[in-house]
Amino acid sequence: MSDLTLQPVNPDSIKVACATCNLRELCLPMGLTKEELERVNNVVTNRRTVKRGSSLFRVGDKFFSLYAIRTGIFKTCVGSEDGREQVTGFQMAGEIIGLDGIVNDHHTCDAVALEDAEVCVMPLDRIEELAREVTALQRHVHKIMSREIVREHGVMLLLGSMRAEERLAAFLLNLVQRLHIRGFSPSELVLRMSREEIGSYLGLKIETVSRAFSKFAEEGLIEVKQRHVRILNADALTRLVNHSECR
Amino acid sequence: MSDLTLQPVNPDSIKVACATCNLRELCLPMGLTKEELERVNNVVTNRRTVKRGSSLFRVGDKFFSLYAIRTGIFKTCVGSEDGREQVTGFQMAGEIIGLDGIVNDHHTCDAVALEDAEVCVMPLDRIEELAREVTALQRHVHKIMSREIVREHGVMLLLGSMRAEERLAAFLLNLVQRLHIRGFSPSELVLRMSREEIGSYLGLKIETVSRAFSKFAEEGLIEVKQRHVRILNADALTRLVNHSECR
DNA sequence: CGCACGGTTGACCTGTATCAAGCCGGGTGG
DNA sequence: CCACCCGGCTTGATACAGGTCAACCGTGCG
Repeated sequence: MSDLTLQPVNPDSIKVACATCNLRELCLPMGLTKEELERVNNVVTNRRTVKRGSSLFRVGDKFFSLYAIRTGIFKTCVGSEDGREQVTGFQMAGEIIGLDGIVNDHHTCDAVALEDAEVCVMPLDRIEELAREVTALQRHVHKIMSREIVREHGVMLLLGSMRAEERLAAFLLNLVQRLHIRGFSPSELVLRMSREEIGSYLGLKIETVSRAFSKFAEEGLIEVKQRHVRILNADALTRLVNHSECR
Repeated sequence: MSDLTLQPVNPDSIKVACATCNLRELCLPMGLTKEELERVNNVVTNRRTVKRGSSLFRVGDKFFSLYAIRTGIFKTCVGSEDGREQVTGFQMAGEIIGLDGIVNDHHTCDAVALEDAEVCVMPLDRIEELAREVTALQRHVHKIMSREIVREHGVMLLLGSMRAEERLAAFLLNLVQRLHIRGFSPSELVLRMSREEIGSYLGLKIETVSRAFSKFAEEGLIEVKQRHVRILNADALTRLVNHSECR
């Protein structure tokens, strides 16, 4: 079954085992039977590594698979005719990318690794095949897509109604929270993306991002040393986001 | 409060027939066999009417169903702790809403009818049941969700990188194009939403929206009479969007 | 060492928000 | 039927957040 592996490498190193993957609670539905888990393993045909700075897929690429991130962080970005570019998200271990490609059989955004990364390749055909038989997987796929839609609603709220500092605060809190879930510090993080990429994501220019960082540092909310950030006063940041003022 | 009443009207008038619905090419996958089409009919349990100004569902409502819009236009909007509100989209005939509810079994946005509307109620359980057997439907559901993700990417690009007039131009062109597909004029439209709602969607204040309308009218790109808009120079609007200038 | 690149900071400019006044069309009540 | 009002919209004057331009800094690398 999983001998359809496309990679000509040592099979053992490739041999996938979702069942024993420590990310499975992020990737997989819960409450699968042993037998189901066994079958779900076969959704992943192979793994693929992506070097820092190179793309997992690009706008226009033919779509085949979804990808579960094992290690590394990606950015996804769309562009318009003119050179404008918008980072639409930063994805990390356990998250699924490639959903954009399903509608038109071609990808509509670029996925670029911000550090050396490894992904599990899951051809949509296989996912669908299995989803027809394992209803928990079927629902899970729907949830993953729904989650992405809801996430994007949040970004729209951010872009449409928050001011620069609120955006950065929301961004930092979101990042650190997601990292925390993955076992990293709840208050410390290393940004894998440049200020420019942060700016693109937040709809701000690089100088504005930089100033917001400096302001937070000045006010003792965070400590910044290049891309290393320590959150000193998460409450204040949270207040900044929700409470913003009383409009 | 969304009432779950199964409209107590003549059953025949309710009896759904996707097979003969003139929106089926928007809602349904193509190339279904007669038998499959017959079964797909059963995805819709009933129809529901929604009066102008009232909600199909609200944030926090328990999630059961997706809805295919038969007539009318909806807006969906999310809010944050503080009163901020963001319109995340305007949906019209043939489009599917409710996808946001899947991930947490509760809706995360409000869907409000901007004019008297009618929707087909499609419980997710039924959809999934049938999708397990009709693979074209399965793929179709995935495409619908993927399309929504891609659409939102476009909105993020708009909110993150366009200036006021570009946003409005993009908005108008998008609306008129979608209406055109549905058999309306390719150059004339009646806005069902207020300037305020447009502003919320585009991340602009009402005054800015109004000024942009006036400017376009002054320049002869459009003709505006209250909510009635006629597009006089679509090319110029398109240029405004893509070409914006040579940054 | 020196260069390059990403980031910071300052000075200034501009697009959009804000505040305020007024307009228009539609509905209501005298 | 008109006077009035009301909500949605427009328009003008002004304020300000964030963009732009430019100089500079610091770190890492050839």
